Amino acid sequence: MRHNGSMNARAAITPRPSIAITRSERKRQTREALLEAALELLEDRSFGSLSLREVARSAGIVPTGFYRHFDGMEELGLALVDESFRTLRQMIRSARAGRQDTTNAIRASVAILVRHVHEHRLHFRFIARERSSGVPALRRAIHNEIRLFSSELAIDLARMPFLGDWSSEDLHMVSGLLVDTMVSTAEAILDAAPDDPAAEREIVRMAEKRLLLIALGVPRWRPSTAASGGERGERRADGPS
Amino acid sequence: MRHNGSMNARAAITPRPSIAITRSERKRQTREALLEAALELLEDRSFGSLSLREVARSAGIVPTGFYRHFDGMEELGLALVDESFRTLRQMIRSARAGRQDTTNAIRASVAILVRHVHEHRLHFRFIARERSSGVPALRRAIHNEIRLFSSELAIDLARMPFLGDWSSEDLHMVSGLLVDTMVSTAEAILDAAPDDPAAEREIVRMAEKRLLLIALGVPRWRPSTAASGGERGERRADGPS
DNA sequence: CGTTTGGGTGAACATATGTGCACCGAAAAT
DNA sequence: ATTTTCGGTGCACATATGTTCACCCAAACG
Repeated sequence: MRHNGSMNARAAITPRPSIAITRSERKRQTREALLEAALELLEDRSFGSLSLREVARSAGIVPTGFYRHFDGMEELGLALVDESFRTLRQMIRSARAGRQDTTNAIRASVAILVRHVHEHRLHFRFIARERSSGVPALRRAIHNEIRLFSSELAIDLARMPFLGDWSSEDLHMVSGLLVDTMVSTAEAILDAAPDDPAAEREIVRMAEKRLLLIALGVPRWRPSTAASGGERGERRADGPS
Repeated sequence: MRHNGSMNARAAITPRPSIAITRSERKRQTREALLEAALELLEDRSFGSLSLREVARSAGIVPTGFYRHFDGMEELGLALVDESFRTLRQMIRSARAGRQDTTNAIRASVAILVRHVHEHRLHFRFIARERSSGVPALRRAIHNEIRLFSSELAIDLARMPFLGDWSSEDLHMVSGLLVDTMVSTAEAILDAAPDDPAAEREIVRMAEKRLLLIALGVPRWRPSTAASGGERGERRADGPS
């Protein structure tokens, strides 16, 4: 048997018949139960190895009931992507708030990342897992969202005075590097023992250092002229020999 | 049905009864057929959603025959990790050969990465996929191997003259950053249309820029004293304000 | 009130899976 | 030449899956 996890089904709707609730509200609840059931089942499996029956069961409804909410697992998956990135966008908004010197901006950003990873562990785990693995539709959706993040970051960066003369390509390069670093930091946190604050502090320290190293490179960057093209081969060997 | 791919089974052993071959050799061939069948089935699925029967079928043997080679899918997966990293280590060896200035070292490293991704596409895809997703045993095995890479890179870096006074922690920080950047570059290449050389050149350009940016930061890094500890909060805001 | 709507049910289907068992036949060992 | 070894086979079983269909019944609506 491939799926041998615990089989306890949890009621979809908390038995609170005290006040009658609207029908659409009840539907929303069950839908939510399905989404959360799926998220929790993904602790040590990939979405691709998740069965419709399993999700329905653990959400407390019968398999056929599933189709009242989604017309298949893939649609459920896309809904999860949506839900996850909604909370992620919320995080970005917080991160955009702070306006400080580089060092503190780095610290603040990493701190926000860490906090949100803890607050939305399941969502982060889901996107970290499905980002590169499994169902193509999900992978694509997630990559699009991440590229969107990176682009928004690039726009933010463009507003910074000391980056005014950078080509948009170079800006996207930095934002991509920063986003990837954040992603791998988030993955590291998710993989760390959830109750080992020392390991996590270590991850945070490293992440901050990485970002600082990148920031240190920025002032030495020779912005390429916006005319991107085949100007390969003559970038000055600027670094250490 | 969840698995609806093409069901054509491919004979495990090319029918070449001309010369009698040793039994163990024949076993090796079937084992190899199983591994490769699995690798190819992973084009758009994760290892966790791969069934023993499917692999056996597509390797050209009967399900129960599978157990003559592995005692379950997990062992197959670990064998794949081994196989994949054997070729990866070979790549590292090539990369270690070049000794040049920073810019050319970057270009050479990226070029080697790209070449090996193409030459061992299936292996790279496998580890990129299973790196963060799916079966815990595989994830752990892969992470260990990657950490090992990172550590070896750190040792190499330590030998460079201009990094002589860096703490080992900082060296690991850089090597980690470099490895992560390479990993995400490899993932980008795998995701790009396999027959779109323009997109790939773009990825390569970006990767080179990322690495150069990092290299530019290196000379400005203030090496932390080996006494790591709670010296938080007084790193000079060195970058752009 | 009566009627319609729609979330949830249960049985049923064809098909898939992991794994145990007895068996075969040729290579390997004696 | 006889026996042993061992990949590979075929069958069987219990169990899982996706999806259909006809229902049920309380909320929503007229």
